[in-house]
Amino acid sequence: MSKSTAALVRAGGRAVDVVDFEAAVVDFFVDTAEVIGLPKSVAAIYGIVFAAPAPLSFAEISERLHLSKGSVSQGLKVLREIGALKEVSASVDRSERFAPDLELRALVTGFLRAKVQPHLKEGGGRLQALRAKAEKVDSLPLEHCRALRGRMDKLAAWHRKGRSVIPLITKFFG
Amino acid sequence: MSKSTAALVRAGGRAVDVVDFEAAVVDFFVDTAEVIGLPKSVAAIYGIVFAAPAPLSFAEISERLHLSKGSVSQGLKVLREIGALKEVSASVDRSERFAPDLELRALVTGFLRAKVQPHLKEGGGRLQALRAKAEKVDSLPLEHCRALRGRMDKLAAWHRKGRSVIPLITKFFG
DNA sequence: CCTGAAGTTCATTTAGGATTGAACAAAAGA
DNA sequence: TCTTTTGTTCAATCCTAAATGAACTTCAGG
Repeated sequence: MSKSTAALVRAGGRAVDVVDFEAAVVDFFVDTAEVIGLPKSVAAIYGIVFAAPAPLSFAEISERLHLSKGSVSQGLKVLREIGALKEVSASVDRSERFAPDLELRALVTGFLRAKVQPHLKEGGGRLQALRAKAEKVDSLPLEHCRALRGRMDKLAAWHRKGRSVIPLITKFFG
Repeated sequence: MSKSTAALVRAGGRAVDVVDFEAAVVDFFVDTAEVIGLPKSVAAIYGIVFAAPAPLSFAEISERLHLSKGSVSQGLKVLREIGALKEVSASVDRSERFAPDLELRALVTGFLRAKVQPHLKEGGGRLQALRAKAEKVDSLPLEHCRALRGRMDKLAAWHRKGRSVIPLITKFFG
């Protein structure tokens, strides 16, 4: 299956220069994903698909990354939720194939929608509860009680501001 | 040390309503910090300081959170780097006291500067290396080689875009 | 110059999220 | 219907980043 070249090849018939490149791309995405708090395996899957000029099958992803079926299955699920991968149905066999979505806008909005929005939304309710607790505090000097209420106001303002920045970012990457 | 109230108190003489409020605030910050990838203890420290109407000492933070001196020391270091806390020198004794910075702008820019910028900066170099590897790949059909180079261009464009959004965000929160 | 309080450092331990793998489901085809 | 291939689920395991705590540094007061 290997080309008529002197280069050493790995299982699957890929040349070392290609494997080397893939590894570097995967590393890059893994390190980047760490910043935004995505699991290594998820980043690695996106990386290996990004580094492939043609769509990859489930089995190819698992082999190239030495990752269990379980990890690949869960990782693909996350990436589909974010919208980072497109499924392309291979006419070759009956397994699905995966290609990276290359639109930064889609990646950013998908990530925000799946991983940030829920927290912001839930945070609204928690903030209400927090404010209620603050109102109940009466065993402190009046001045201090007022200070606490003031902090709750701050928190609410931060939350509003946080919510309003999302569409701005989306627009910027559009 | 406790007030003339029927409320149960905890070590340190704080009333249950206050302790309850503090716990809720700390929880809120801990959960929020998870999203942006800050350690629990760091978020908890900011939370307990935020929930206190007056600046807290190192010892008070450690006691109220049941956190070791080591954790408090490291946590305060991170929060100082980000600029999330101001040190106010207490005239009372010789220990420093800590108050929260309540400017959202300062928190956001501090976080970006300390935790995001370094990655973006370092990423620039890695991208160069990645591109070099892509150039070396020649054991694939020409069409595929070209596809890989195209992806590296995409990556570089993403990186530029990512860099340029930082000042925008800073400005928005200003 | 001691002494002790306040805080830092860093090797070790630990908690909890990431990964595994075996059991299970779905669906094609023989 | 039975088998095979493809992928999912989830309890158990593993691993790493967070937390600990003992040794160390610093500095104020006596």
